[in-house]
Amino acid sequence: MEPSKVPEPFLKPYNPAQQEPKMLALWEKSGYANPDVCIEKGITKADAEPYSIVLPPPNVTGTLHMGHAAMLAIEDILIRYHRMRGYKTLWLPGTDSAAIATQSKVETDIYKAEKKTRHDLGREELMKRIDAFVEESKATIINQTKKMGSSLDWSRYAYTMDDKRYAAVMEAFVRMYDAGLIYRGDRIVNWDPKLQTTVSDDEIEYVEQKDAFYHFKYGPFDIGTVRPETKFGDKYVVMHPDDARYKEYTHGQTIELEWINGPITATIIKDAAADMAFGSGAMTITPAHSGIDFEIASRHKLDIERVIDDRGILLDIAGEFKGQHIKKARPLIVEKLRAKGLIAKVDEGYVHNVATNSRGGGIIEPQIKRQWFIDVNKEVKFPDGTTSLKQKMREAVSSGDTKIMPERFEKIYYHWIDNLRDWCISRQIWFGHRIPAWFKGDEVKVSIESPGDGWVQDEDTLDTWFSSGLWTFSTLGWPEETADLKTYHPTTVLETGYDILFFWVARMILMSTFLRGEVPFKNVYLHGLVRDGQGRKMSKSLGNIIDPLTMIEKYGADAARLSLIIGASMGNDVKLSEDRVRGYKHFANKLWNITRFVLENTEGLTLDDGFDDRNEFDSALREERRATFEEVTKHIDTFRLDLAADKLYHYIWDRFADEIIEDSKRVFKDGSEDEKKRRRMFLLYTLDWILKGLHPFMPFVTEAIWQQLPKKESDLLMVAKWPV
RNA sequence: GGGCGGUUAGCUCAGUUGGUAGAGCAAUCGCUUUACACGCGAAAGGUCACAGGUUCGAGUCCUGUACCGCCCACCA
Repeated sequence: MEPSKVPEPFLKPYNPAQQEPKMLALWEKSGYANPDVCIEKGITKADAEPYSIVLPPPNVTGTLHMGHAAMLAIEDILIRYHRMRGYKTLWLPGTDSAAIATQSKVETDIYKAEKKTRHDLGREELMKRIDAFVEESKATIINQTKKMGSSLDWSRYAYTMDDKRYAAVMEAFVRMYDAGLIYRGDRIVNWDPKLQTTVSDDEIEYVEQKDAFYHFKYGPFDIGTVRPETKFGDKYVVMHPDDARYKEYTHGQTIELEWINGPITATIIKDAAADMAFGSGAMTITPAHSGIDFEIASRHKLDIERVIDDRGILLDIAGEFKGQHIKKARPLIVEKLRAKGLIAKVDEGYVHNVATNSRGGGIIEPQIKRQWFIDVNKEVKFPDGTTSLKQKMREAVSSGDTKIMPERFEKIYYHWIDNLRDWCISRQIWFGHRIPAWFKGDEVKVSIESPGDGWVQDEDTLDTWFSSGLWTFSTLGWPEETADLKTYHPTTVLETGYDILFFWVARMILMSTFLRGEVPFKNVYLHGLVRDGQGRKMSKSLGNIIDPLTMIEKYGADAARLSLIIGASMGNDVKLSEDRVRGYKHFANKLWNITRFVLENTEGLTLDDGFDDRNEFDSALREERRATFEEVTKHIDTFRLDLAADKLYHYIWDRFADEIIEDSKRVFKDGSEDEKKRRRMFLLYTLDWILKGLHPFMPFVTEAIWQQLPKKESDLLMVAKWPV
């Protein structure tokens, strides 16, 4: 007896764990993720329109979480779809060194194991340890990324700290310095006493905190503060010029008064920065440890004296409190002021914001430091005219060259730019791109190579976002004018979470507009954060983390992907529960069984078996199918992947399986021979369409089915033609 | 203090130029129907946050209110 033509695997439920590794191997072997291979094999036309996405590089030291999974799913859908549509499609992978995060992780590990600090080890040894750690953990994230089915071109893989990217960073720094966009200056910066480094404004996270609010008697004035420990050097009292309460005081007038450590001479300063509505309207200033105070002091050329050192220890100016840590000193200082009768009032439980370093650091202490900055307001020569970085960043979006989706984020972007101040790019950590600046006495030179004997390189490294800002073009070979750069830049889409709009998206626009004279990407697609079923952030402490790898093992990568796509509208957070993932596993199995039915009923037939689409019996069915797929196509083209996937899901399950297949059973039983034949062809054709249409969303199960088909247009579904 | 988003079935969410409410999951009832129990069929479930307004007609547009969430901001 002739064996059944239905391939054996279909006799059992779909088993993703068994099929997925095989499909991965097939894809990898084909090399089709590399557009050059597709051109070589005649799959893509050499002059086809390019479509490119550069993968937001995950941190080398991390593991894959649902946020990555969502990102990979969305980008892979866009990539696979465009590849099938014949675009010259490139999805470029990479990993990020994540300077501060990585170094502090390694330092913590070393301290735990050996009770040694980085200073015990020295720069060279620490770097060796970090490199070893990075090498080891890099493989993890890369491996996990592959498991999602991501059709990335690994032949173009880049790492932020590899030689090419390092060279690009150096080149960028020197060019920006030569253009006058990078300068070195003494300014108030955000100092993290715990990590012993500066951090940028964007890395600050304000945490609400309750503290006592003290009203001190400062001569005749009532001045308020939550930080008595900064007040030692306060010798200026500032009030608004229009404040009627202080009419009798004149700018520059001096007053003798009793202060923490004895009598001092205070000077009256009239400045509009003082808020008449707040407290008494009078305030003293601590220019060395407050941004606004520093500005006031600079405006009036006042003395600036440090009170607190880099580790939070009080300096000489604190007199008897010298050498104490600010945290311990505060109550003692309050006690002394109380004893001297200088406390007017104490408001307990005053709620205010405290600046912390969001990268796992400590409470920020503003300090005046000599650092490297990018000037965002300076007018310089761009490839296309003279303007400022700020202006350029604004124009990139307002001109429409870069489109941000969802659109509401454009407003947020503009608002951020309007408030943007010079970007402090130097860090006092060791792991990162070393600043190409050289010192000899008071002389400073900026160059990639050492200027010669006696020149010592700057110890500092660059903010990790400096190198990330170059990512769209450093990965394509810049500063060399490579073929890739010409073909794929500006990239088509930058897809990432809305939480790094400022950190990264804005910085890429900054770098690309200056260094390339073009935007880094034409579209920015922002996805939401993945939260748990109740909308909470996933975190270890809540124990509500859904691990993508566990989901892949239990339900398959296709199900994991779909659960992150359907019901996830652009820019909105996704609430994910395991039930949803399970639901889509069932869908994969449904597809599997649909195939079984179709194959069982179309034995011996193939698509080119003398029937073309127009010969099919029921034109209404064909029209419906065409309309459905056109709609799916339109949704993908407008980045509504959720609607596209939803549309396919319901067409396949509710319409095709539940109605058309059911009706076909009647046809096959009672219909005429002609009717049967036409229905068979319709089923076969529709299966073909479904597999192609669903492939970007569920690449594994569709490819696994494709591989079992008796005759097909291409060896891999991955490079089959999109049906409409 | 500014700005943004959300409020639709028990839960999570769709609803694309305004035309008598939809899906998934859960819950109910019935099905070993020869593709699939990871299934099929049936039934149930909502004053679309609230109050006004525009309109023949509003979940959909306008105004305001409430609550939830997020982002930004140098109020000492």
